[in-house]
Amino acid sequence: MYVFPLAAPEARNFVRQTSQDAGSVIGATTILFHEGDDADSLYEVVSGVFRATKVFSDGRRQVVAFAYPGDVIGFGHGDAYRFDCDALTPAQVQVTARGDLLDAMRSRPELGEKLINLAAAEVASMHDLSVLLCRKSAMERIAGFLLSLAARTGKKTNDQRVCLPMCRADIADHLGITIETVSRNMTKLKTRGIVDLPDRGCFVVRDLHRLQNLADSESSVH
Amino acid sequence: MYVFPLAAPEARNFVRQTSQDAGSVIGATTILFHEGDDADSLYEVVSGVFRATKVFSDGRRQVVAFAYPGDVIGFGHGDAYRFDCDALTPAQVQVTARGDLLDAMRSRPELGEKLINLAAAEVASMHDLSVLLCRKSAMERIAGFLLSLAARTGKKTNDQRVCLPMCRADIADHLGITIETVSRNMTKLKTRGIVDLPDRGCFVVRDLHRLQNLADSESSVH
DNA sequence: CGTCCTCTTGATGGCAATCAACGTTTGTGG
DNA sequence: CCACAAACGTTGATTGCCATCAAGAGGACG
Repeated sequence: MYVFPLAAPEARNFVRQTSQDAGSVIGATTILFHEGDDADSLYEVVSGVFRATKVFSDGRRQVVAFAYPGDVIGFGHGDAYRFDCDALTPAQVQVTARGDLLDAMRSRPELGEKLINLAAAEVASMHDLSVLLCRKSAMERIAGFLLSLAARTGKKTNDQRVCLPMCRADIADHLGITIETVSRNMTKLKTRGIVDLPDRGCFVVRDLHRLQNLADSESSVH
Repeated sequence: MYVFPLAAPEARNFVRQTSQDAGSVIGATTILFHEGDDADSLYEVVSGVFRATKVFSDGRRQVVAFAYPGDVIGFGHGDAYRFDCDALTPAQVQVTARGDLLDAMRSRPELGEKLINLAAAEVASMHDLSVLLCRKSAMERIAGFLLSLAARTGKKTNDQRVCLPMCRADIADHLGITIETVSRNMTKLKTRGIVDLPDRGCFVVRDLHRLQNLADSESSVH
């Protein structure tokens, strides 16, 4: 994924320590970089939401990840970025030159250790994601996705409005299902009173417990 | 996956540089470690094939990876191993204490950089795997799996006998399909003259080109 | 020879993709 | 302000792939 999650404070601190300037505001749909561009910078999301997309030769897309404030984008791509990245909302990023990161690592080896642990955690989460994508039903994927969005934006109780800045196609291409299946299952969740869909662009969890049951059923990791 | 592929010579050299002793021969079905055990060692596979398995609370298994000679098992698990690992064949491994690795990294920071790049490559391959598991049909998965086995054992041309040390259930649990589906598609490959199945325990690629087409169709990465 | 295990083959059903149509919102230009 | 188009979202009908259920074939081994 190359996007370190909020749960990784080391990455955040590390990048902050070596950052050169504060971010300036950029508009929605701004493209951070394309696949194939020189991977010369790291970006920490300060505000807004970004989308990392990989396009295949047959035209299909895989939305690799959505990046929220605190996430770091661009680590570990090698010489060239391996996916496209653009902003879904107006946003701010903090940029770090890749060379600065390598220099810092040379002078402070313990940072290297931390980053390796981070990378290991990232591999672990990717592993979980593979299992999820491989084994879960459409409903389980959607329930899990909504829960992860709520958790990432700090809305961990019932009846809180959660922003849903990505369109159905983005969700579908992220979860490996079709937009119709996303729509049908969202409707089903609404009908059952588990979530509310007041507007396009947001949702409200009405029954956190049942949503969690849907996300976990059949494939809970022990 | 936590299993570095053959294509990562740095990992191999790195572990060799810090290894304490050569491996001794162990038998098939020997258990290297269980999920939850203290992750105090790295293992480089010298000979034989290992299987990394994760068991879920509902009894289902995910075969995380198969490890071939040159692969390194146990990197990045944190304090405890996150899956079970056992030998499918008689095997030899080379063991490195985890502490030795950290010490070496402190004294030689450039190793840390290499390991980070390795981890990044691992994340990249996990990403590809996710897409594969998420998007590919059963036939595409099986074709891709057979090709990867052939490539990993250096059999990259037609009519070479490739060892298939894992049973159908292992293949099924690795690819996220059922043993019946594995069997049906293997039979179909044989019927079409694309592979031969002379014995249980091996296969022969008869038409590499068509097998590659099957593996890539519909979702080739550009 | 019988038991166990792996693998294969057949029949059926369910879930999600696909194809298709319609409703809703947003944006644009007359 | 309205007319229209384009994008997004929802809903319905049908199809196809694969899981599931079931049974049989082929070895391995006592």
